Amino acid sequence: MEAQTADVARKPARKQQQRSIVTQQKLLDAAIEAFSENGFKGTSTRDIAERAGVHHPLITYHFKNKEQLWREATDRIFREFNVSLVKAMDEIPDIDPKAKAETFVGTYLHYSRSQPALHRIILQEANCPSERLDWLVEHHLRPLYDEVHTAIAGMQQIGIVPAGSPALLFNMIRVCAGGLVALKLELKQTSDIDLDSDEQIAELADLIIRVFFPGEQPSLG
Amino acid sequence: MEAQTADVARKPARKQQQRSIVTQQKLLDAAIEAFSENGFKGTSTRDIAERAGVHHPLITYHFKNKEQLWREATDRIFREFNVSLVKAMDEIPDIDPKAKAETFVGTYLHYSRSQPALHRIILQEANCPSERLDWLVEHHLRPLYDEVHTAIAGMQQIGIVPAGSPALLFNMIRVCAGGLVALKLELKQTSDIDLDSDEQIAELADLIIRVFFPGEQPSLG
DNA sequence: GATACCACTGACCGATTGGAAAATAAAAAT
DNA sequence: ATTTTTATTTTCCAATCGGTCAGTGGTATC
Repeated sequence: MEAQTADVARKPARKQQQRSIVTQQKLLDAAIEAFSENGFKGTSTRDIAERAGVHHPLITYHFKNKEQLWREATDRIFREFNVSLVKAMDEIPDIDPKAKAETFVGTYLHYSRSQPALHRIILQEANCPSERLDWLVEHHLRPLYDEVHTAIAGMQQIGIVPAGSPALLFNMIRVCAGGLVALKLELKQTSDIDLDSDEQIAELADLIIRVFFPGEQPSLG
Repeated sequence: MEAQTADVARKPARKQQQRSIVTQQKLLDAAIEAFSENGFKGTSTRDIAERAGVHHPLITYHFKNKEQLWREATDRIFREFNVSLVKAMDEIPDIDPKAKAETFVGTYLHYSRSQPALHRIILQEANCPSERLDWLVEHHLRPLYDEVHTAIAGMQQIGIVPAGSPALLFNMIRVCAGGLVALKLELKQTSDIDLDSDEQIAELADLIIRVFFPGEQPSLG
């Protein structure tokens, strides 16, 4: 039993101070950056604290330990992405699946560009089994997959998407968007592609649509 | 000036012992595994030595330092891949570009499956600028890009590959193959895809061809 | 078999790691 | 203004880090 006194005698719980919120935000931002660059093992809590401009024991004060900081930082990215995805998708009528697809790809690309950690964190954790990967799959990846997966299958039936495993197709689309953005430093050096520019992101979005959704939208009438 | 005595008086240089070669191989294999799982910073030389079943000072004995071990391990993967790629491509006549494409994708996929580090190492280093990334680009990534890039442009002209930036298309194909294999642990959990199985690798190969090379081969007569 | 070199072992170094603990400062509640 | 709680700072710890080095054992050459 925890020492949490039940309903009765609940402490008034003094409200969290503003500076504490700021510190937490700075630490979360720094953690996202550091973890996506060097992975969980490769990132030191002192490095995170330094990027945040904060003393390192504040990490254990605000987040208990490195693992928990990772979880909350990762959670923030995926929740934020989900919010912008839902907001964008809600504006497109269900009756127009191709526009839905375009919006999904566009949102994924634009969010990835502003926050490449979205894909990088996954890649960092997918290299070997871990509790972090399990957590990531259960809380964020599987829900997204389950939703988009059926949408793709539906688009195959009306001929917008080529035949084949919808699971494979979804993940191919995903890596063409997020995976390419995650590689943007390399692409700049090998292929003269600058995925920080609006034009080239738009070009990539267009290409993904043309390659993976080549079918014409059936008449809506 | 180094102490290397010029032409004259070159020491007979006793030949390398067999056990030393074995040790180096074990260290290289272990290094590839460890670096691709945890990145350069996240991997300790003691971890590598332990995976290799060897005492850790042998790393500096055989490879000078961690950085050099990374270079030689990475070099081995890419050289090995290049050998199997060239061998496979040489058997296909230049006159049949679609078969060339299929062979390229197939070889990339099969090698990636046996050695997922091929793509994982790139992903580990593409997250922030480093001398290792520069080295990787210059010695292995750019040469491959330069070669395949023009082949894709050629296939676009005869209508096999959809229009669009050949640079983007090449990299999309690359991540659909290597990037998906690098994510195979995640795909098993989210999408019930097992990229260790022959069938699903073949399915992915087929899908990549159908999506990125949808055009028919023009008559050869 | 003696010798010289190669491959390996064990012990050690200063620096960095994740985390705990005590002391201090700042802010809110009374 | 005093008390109480929250937030931060300073200091410290055992464990691990990359790398060095002197010494030991194994192997090929003479």
